[in-house]
Parts: sequence; structure tokens; C-alpha cells
Amino acid sequence: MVIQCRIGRNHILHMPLPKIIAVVGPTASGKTAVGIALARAFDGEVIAADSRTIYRGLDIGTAKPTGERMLGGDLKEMAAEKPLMVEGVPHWGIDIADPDEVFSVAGYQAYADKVIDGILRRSHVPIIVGGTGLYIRALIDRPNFTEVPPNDALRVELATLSNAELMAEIAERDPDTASTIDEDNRRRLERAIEILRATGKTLAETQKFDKPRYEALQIGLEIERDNLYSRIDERVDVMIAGGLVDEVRELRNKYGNNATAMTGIGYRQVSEFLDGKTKLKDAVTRIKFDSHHYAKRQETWFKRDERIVWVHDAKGAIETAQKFL
RNA sequence: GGGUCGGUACCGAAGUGGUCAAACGGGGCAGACUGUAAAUCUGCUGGGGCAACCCUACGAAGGUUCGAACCCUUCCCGACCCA
Repeated sequence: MVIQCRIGRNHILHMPLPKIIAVVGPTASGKTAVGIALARAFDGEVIAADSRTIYRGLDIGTAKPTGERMLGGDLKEMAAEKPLMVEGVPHWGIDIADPDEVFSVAGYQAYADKVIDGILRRSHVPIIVGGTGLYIRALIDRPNFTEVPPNDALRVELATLSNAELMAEIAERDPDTASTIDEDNRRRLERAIEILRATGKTLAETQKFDKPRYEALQIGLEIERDNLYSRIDERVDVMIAGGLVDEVRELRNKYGNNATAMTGIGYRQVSEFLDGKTKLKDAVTRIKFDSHHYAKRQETWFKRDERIVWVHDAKGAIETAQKFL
């Protein structure tokens, strides 16, 4: 893929887009390890694309990679923000928000673009690693989020309206969108209204795409469902043994029970246990099942993207990356 | 050995003569989703044709009845109680 830069009057210069690699797949499919393998093979730096590991303090329940905050090798010249060094590979995008902060795709897009610029300046390969499909799409397909930021005041106001009332307003002003949103899907109804009232335009009219910024290779980690589910179950047991309950207790003490980060799988179930609403055993089972569902949703999301090259392991990932680079 | 309560689809659990292939929940499967996305939401779920319909089904075997998951008999299994 190339972008065309008009220089002077008639000279068109074909400038290749910088290449980035994205490693995608469901939770517990082994993305972290593959990301590290790729980074080592191609002199890369990892940017996590994960809506939960962005939060400081959510460590055990997010299976966040462990490492040290430091500047290694030729990173020394840029000390503004330190990446997490995991097995010698810089990881960005981890611990960039507080658990009670509201973070969203738009913020991620801006952050990741900035980090990628730095990586490219260092002549390293940016390797996006994560399971949050929307975040990855934000980087590759360039949806433009600038027009309508969330409006807390409006959301408070909308809280008094029923779903049917929200739907009626949408149906009147933006029937196309109305037909694509289920009336029970409160969250999407509210966002649609937010856009309508802020711009007077339909959802479709506000959804804009910028030009591609990168040439991306997406590598998907394919893993058999049964196998994936057992890996998830094992990982959940390890999280519990590793102190998830204490982690959640501390987070609640510090940030309250309603912090945005508490909505993540693992956190909300343990939170219920701490409230005395469930037995630990049942909370653990719940975490496992909810993680299964989550993994399924991720697969549904990624399956739809035909650009993704599916591989089974680090070896396959390195081979396809090799050809791409 | 005696007694009581139970055995329902992958699991839990309703149903107590026809409108029951059987509510509901879980699980499983499939899907939607551009500013909360590990979020939010939807559909399917005995088998076959995938509509009509047919077959197999409510522990097992008989029986009553026009008709039984639902009533009766015996048997098997489980829980609890008395011995």
C-alpha cells in the first residue's frame, strides 16, 4: 500500500507506508509470547492493544506481562515515558491509566499513534499485541473519533428515559441506525442519541475514516476451542492462587467498587464475592464461563476480518512476518 | 429391614391426564457492535425433513385411559430418617 504525496505541481511521489504487525486472537491464546518472539526476531517493540492492561494495578486478573519499568538499549534517549521491559522487549500501552479513569478507543488511538511514531523513529518494528478488536481496528482502519466525545451531563439526563423513548427519538431522526440497534442495547442507544443531539447528523454521517497510516499485517492466533477453554480455566485458577482476591480488595479500597476498571472479567466476579453475594467457588466458575464467552466474542470479531493471516504458533507468526517485512 | 422424599433434555430446575419436544436458568453454538468494547446486545440449542410432518424422549418394565412426563403395579437407583 502506498500513499500519494503531491510535491510541487505535478510530481507524485509514492511513499510507502510504515509497516506494522498486529498479533490478534482470543484471550489466553498465547499472544504475549508470540509478540515477544516477533519482537526479538525483527527488532520490534510491542504495543499492547488491550482495554484492561492499560490500567495500573490490574495485574493478576488481566494476566499482564511482568517486567521492569526501564529504558533499555537505544531507548535511552527517550526518557519521557518508560516502557515495560518484558524479557528484554519494550512493551508500551501498559499501565497508562488509573483504574477509576475513563479511557476509550479514541484515547488509545491517539496514544498508540504517538508510541508507534517513536518506535519507527528508532527504526524498530511496531508490534501491536492484543485482543481488543476495536482498538486494533482504530489503528488499522483509522476511524475518526474526533467529532462527538462522550457527554457525561447528557448521559445523566438520558438515564431518566426508557429504552423505548430513546429508540423513538433515534427512529425519528436516524431510522437507518435505529434499525441496526436492538432496543435492549441501552449502551448503543445512548451513544446514538449522544451523536444525534450533538451534531444533528446521523451516525453514518459522522462515521468517517482517515487515510491509512500504516501498512499492517495482522496475524491471528488460531487455537481449537476446547483447548482454548481449558487454557482459560487453568489460567483463572492460577490467578486465584496468585492473589486475585487481594488485588481486587486493594483496588476497591483505593478506587471504590464502581471504578470503570472493575467491569472487567475477574474483577466484577471477585467483587461480588467480597460483597458476600457469592461463594468464592461460584465466582471462580463464573469467571471461567465469562472468559469463555469473551473469547468467543473475540473470535467472532476477528473471524470477520479476512485480512488476518491465521497461524498456530510463534514459528508460524515469524514466517508470515518475515514475508511481510 | 422399615419409612419418607426424589429420579425430567448436556447440567440445574419447573411441569402433576390432552394446548409438552416439555417453562426458566446455566452450559454449548452462532452472531451484532465506531468514544464504557474483558463492555453492551441478539438468535439457536433431542434427531430427521429443517414448513407441513415424522421419529426418539421425561429411571425401567408393565397396566389404566380415546389420550400419560403427569394415575396404578413391580423393579432399579439416589438422599434423608428410623432400626
